[in-house]
Amino acid sequence: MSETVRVRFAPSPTGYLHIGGARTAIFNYLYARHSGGRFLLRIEDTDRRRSRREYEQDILAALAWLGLEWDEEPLRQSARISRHREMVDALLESGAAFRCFVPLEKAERIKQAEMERGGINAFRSPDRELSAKQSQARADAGEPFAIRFRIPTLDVSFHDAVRGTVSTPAHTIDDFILMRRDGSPTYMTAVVCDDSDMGITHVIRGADHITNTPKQVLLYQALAAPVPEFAHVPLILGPDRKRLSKRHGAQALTEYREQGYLPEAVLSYLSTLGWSSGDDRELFTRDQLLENFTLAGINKASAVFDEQKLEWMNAQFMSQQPDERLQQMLRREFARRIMAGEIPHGTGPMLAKAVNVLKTRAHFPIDILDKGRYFFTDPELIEDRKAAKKRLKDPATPDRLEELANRYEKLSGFDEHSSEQALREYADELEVGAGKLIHPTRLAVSGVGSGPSLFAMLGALGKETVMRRLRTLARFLREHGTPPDLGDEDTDPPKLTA
RNA sequence: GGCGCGUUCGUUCAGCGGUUAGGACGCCGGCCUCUCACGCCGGAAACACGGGUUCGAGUCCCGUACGCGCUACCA
Repeated sequence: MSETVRVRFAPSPTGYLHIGGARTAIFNYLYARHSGGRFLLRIEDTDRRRSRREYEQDILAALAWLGLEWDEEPLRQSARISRHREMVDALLESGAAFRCFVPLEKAERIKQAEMERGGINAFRSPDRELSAKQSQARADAGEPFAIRFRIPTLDVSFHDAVRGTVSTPAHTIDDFILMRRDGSPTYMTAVVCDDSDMGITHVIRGADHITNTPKQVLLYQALAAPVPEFAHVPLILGPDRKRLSKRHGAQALTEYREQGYLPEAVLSYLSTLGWSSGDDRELFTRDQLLENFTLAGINKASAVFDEQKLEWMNAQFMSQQPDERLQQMLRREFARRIMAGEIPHGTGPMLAKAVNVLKTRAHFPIDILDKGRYFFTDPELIEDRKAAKKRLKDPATPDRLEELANRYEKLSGFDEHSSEQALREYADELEVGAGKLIHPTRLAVSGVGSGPSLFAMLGALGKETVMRRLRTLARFLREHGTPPDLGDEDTDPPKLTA
């Protein structure tokens, strides 16, 4: 009871941080913070051929983006090789491990043969019974060897916080390698040594490690070190029910960030993939997660990643965000578009209005810029042929748009309210439904048939802009007819301002 | 092949011996409405199969099937 929880996330920098790794990191983080413990990082960079600094940066950046703050300086596994060797030497000394002089090819042949005759028994090195003296002599003579663990005859079992007791018959476990022929420690050696030295109390990792665990438990026991608690979290599968791999599309966390996913949404979604608070909630803030997370809430079965649901969740979080936050997120892309000439200079103040009006109908921040181009620049053409055909067919439309512009011009104060009032009054005078004016006005002002409340748009756009666009469309309709002839599907429609 | 783990709507998460098997995403229909979203209301949709145990089983046990993982001198 006295010891505080210490958990670790141990990525190997041989690729970007993916959904699966991120989820494992999240569970570790949540468990640590929930129980007032520490969340540590260990970079497993001992595969020197495949490890890259660039991936390491990506992983750290992704964790930071999710807000998974780690405690203490991350431990680099490659810096601990001499410690790993020490551990293996101690094991050799105690007899828990032995030198195996069997050449690689021969060991493979033995295993192959065993597999062919049914594969009931695991690999047992013929050298496991060599006397210490013989073993030492051959080593001294310069004969190459690997160091293997001597699997005892007792079966192994361990407790898993997710699955309960997991047992494995000892005869199915290989005399696995602790130290390669070239003197480098293997994964099995490194994890146990590091977890033990780091004082890790709970090992929370992917279910693909379940079958490694008995070997590690045996190592802890041989070392007379305390065995940590294990929790193997279900794997995340792709839509094809195969384990999520780097192959299928945008799996890297940083790519989700680029696409405009909010870290809050990703955190919430990933937390509820394979874990549940026990009730029906599924939108969680970080604080709610920290409060509710328990290992007991983790599921056993693997889960399929559903991007559609993530997207929905993103939209949920989007509409809850303060406008300033969204503006902030958009700033860079907004500046880029201005530089690229896609958005006119001086339209910065419109961004706030676009965000405010559009955020509840956007799934991603970028949608606000894409769907809301008309906030910043006059529509150049009517892209929406269907809407044009349906809403601009009345021959009276050009005159009405013109007249509406004139009425707006006379308004002393122009805002959401007064623009609506004036339009409805005019519609009443004409004895037509307000829709007869609303739809053409929407097309005039935005160039598209769908969007936010018209009057919210008018208010945001301001009198001058609205009048200009109304008159532009009126002129265009007089020139191109009602409904306007917009040409073929595959050619661009004519410009509004010729 | 061997060993391990798993199996509730298409997906996800509830259910922890007695429920009309619930919520969410997606899908379909309706309401709201100036359109599109949002929101609200409603609908279709699941306990892999077979044996037990029990008065009673989605819930406990065993088997089968299927899926996934591991089976490296990778991590």
